[in-house]
Amino acid sequence: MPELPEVETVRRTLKNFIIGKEITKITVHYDNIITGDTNAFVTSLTGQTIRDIDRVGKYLIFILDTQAFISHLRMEGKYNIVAASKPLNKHEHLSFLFSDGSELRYQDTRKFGRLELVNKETYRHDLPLCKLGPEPWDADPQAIYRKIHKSNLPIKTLLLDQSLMAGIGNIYANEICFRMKIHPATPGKRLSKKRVAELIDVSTEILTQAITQGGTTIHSFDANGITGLFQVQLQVHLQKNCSVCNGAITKEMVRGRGTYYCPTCQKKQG
DNA sequence: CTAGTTCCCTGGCCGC
DNA sequence: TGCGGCCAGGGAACTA
Repeated sequence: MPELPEVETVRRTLKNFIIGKEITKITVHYDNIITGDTNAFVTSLTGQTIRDIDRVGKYLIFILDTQAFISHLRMEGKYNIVAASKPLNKHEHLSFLFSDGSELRYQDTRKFGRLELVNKETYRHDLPLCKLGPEPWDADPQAIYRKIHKSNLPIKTLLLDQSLMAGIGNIYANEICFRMKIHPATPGKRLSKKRVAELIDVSTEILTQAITQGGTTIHSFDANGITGLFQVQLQVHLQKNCSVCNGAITKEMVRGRGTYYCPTCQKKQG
């Protein structure tokens, strides 16, 4: 699933292909992919030119002449850029036809992703983006500590809370806990101020590094379109053996989410 | 206010 | 081989 680094890679890749293109027609093949009124979405954006693509947390924001819309890829959302003549595949739910004959298509096997028209001037302060916390590099250790130092929720669950910090999903939450040498089920209140500061540093480092690695694919597509997925060196997620002690990695559910950790290296304490 | 639950979807997997 | 059942998973909406 795309998390902040993958979404950032999609943003950069997409910018190379669609900035300056004028939308001449929008076709919605699956109505529920649009939050809000589909007709308003189509009529507001038709005739507009794409000027920029922004990102906040895992959201992409497409900026046009006088309009803007947000796109959340959720689990399997991706973008394809194809010739308009190419037959629609069964998971392409939305098509933006450009005046040059190319087409941007939103594809999503599980139909979990959503697009929504937003106010171009105020979207950062409106729902749903206003609910997002800072990205790790903007996070204030004091503020984060204040929010979690009484919480019984597992640290991994807190990492997934987008209102605390934005951009971290299941994969990177596992990786961050591993790098912190902390058991994912450790209650938030067990972390000292120092450990919270470290948590922010590690989160920043892991996401930044992943973006850098994604940078190598920026000018290309993979076979499945622009997904932002690339070879990230994962240390625990989906791994069989610990890269540090070589012991077996444990997989268990933490608050309903598949969680990988090394029982030897990751202890249940701050 | 915080925490817990349900729902959205479909491909892939399991068991028979 | 085919089919039914189950399940992951981000975030919104809802309930306790």
